[in-house]
Amino acid sequence: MTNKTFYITTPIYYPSGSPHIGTCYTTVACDSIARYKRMQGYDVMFLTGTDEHGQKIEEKARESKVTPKQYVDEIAKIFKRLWKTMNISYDRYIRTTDDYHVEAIQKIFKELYDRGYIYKGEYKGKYCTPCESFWTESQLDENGCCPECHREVTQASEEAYFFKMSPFAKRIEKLLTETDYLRPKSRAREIVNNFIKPGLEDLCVSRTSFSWGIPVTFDTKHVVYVWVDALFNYCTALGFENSRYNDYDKYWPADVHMVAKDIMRFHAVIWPAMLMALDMPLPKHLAVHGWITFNGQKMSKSMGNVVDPFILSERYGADAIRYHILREMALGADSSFSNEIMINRINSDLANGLGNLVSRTVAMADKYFGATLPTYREAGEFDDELIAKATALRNKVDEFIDNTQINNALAEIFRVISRANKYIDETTPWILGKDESKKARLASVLYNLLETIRITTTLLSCFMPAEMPKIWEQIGASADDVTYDAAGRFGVLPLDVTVHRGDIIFPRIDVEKEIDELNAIIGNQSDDTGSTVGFEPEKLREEITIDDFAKADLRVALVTKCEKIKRSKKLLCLQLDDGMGGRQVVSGIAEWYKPEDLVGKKVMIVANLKPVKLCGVESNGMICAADMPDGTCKVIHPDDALPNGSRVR
RNA sequence: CGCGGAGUGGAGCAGUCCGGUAGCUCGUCGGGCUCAUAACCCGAAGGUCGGUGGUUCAAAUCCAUCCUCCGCAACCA
Repeated sequence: MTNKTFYITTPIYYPSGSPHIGTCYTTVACDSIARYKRMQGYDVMFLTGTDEHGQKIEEKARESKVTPKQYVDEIAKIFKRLWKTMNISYDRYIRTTDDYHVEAIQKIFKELYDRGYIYKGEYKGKYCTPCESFWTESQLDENGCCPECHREVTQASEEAYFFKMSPFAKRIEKLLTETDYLRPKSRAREIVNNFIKPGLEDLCVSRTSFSWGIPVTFDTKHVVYVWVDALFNYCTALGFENSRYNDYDKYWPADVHMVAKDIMRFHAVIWPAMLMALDMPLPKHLAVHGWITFNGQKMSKSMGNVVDPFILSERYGADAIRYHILREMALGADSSFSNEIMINRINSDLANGLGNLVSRTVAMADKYFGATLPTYREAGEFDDELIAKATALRNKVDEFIDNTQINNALAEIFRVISRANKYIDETTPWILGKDESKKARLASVLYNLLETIRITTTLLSCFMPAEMPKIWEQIGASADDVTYDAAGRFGVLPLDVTVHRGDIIFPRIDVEKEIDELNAIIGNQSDDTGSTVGFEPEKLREEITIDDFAKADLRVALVTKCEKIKRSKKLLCLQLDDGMGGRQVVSGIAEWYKPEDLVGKKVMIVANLKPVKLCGVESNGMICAADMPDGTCKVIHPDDALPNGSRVR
């Protein structure tokens, strides 16, 4: 007898930095579904991992003066430590540097080539010589310069292999618009408008400009670029084209790929295309979720608002964090995170709702019956509704899980918990307790409560695996009482069940005090990277001669007029008196400067820069400015006494 | 006119596809209860559903137009 299988994946994370609370969401959501499916009896394969190749890793490693392999080893450890902290029950962890993956990718690449879907061509783009990097037009910064070093780029091309996308355009459009592959489906329009309708461009799948990657076997100066390398992890981890594992036939196609919206495209378009090229079955669902935003803004390191999951779980426990992000995030939409929302949610649902229900129920059983319920019973008027709700719960949750709507599943469970709290008020067990003749009724009431707790916590154990067993201990539930099967039935606990008073499960948090402390922690963190005290300047670039420097002609100029360029968020158009008849310069500083801030001020410009058009406006030169540690930017102002046009040396 | 999302009582959201008493959670105020974690239960206040115009017997919902915010624009969940 083989069980039904269920294969669910997170993306493989790109370890160019430490994971944060957003990274957690995808993984926690997958974990919860995986646990739920296991509980239902499915043979589950839950895969996560890290995407460890690429230029960025190569650079990061060089910066830290370690080999790329040493670098990714360290990062992979951090991820694994986080997943342990968060109680992630992954079955397999793939690293794209694993031998079996490398071997398989080489075969896959060759196969795609042999089938004629990969061909050799020219990759045309902008090249930054100092950085030795190619950039696409859209990657360039606001001045049309290298996004890394902000120097000029040149038109260049390199030999590269390309994957043909166009043969699959029609099928992909159908997949997105006519099947339930994409969840939520409302995002299909976005993809079709942006990528399919304009025509799918062939995809560059190899590079020669860096070496930290999987070599192309038949052309070894190329390494496989991210698409083939990373996306196929979902198959190689099962043993596809390698002998390390032998689960491909068993688990493929995947039931759910869960991803955040920023990598939706690759999973909605490129991934199906590559599978189609190999005549492989397509995954059943792609579940796309939004970002966790912090006080309404996207989290980013430069904003200093990155929430550290390690700190949070240390303070509140992994279960509380898991619950909060799972409850808050609706499929497809962003969800806002703030310390206050999180603490309030923990208090109202977990402490006041669930924790308190357990506490008061167990306390009453203990107080009125000396912990062990008698076996006699008496039904009453409020019982039926509670029992009906508790019994029906499991099927409702099943449905939400099958539709990847974890937040709704949790809401449904807590509706029943809330109902149980109300039931206590309706049945007033403390009054029954004073009357010897009402003992049978009291026993029924408490039993019904224990049963409701048993059912809800059984279902919740997939989302909050750490704390639920403690509740089972308190309500006297054995392992057999908290199975999936038992969660669909009422009256599973023995009639003479014995409870055990224990620690409070989710203690109430003092909101104000806690927020102050959290802010202090976050404040300290951003001080580390944000203040000038802890600020670490960029590394020096390679040495140049005085002649190299002399090539750049820096001049002092006065801002005479300044206005925003409409249609652009970042650009200001400045008229300058440069002592040589004046000139117009466009600068990408509108986010930090209002036009009137600059008029009448002296600035330093690179005066012999080749003119470019930005947003259709000609720019003759560049305003000198420096970046702040927080990501903003300040213009360099020379001494006002300097005449316009004087040369900086 | 680059693409997309959002604008609903103090906060966060549902409802919009398939028009017909505006709903949920939190917060606030009042009451109840005392088994429990200052908790739990009940009740109330609070919204011209971003603006304007249109279709209709009827619009948060459909159409048009405008405003504001956010994200993306080939690789940071």
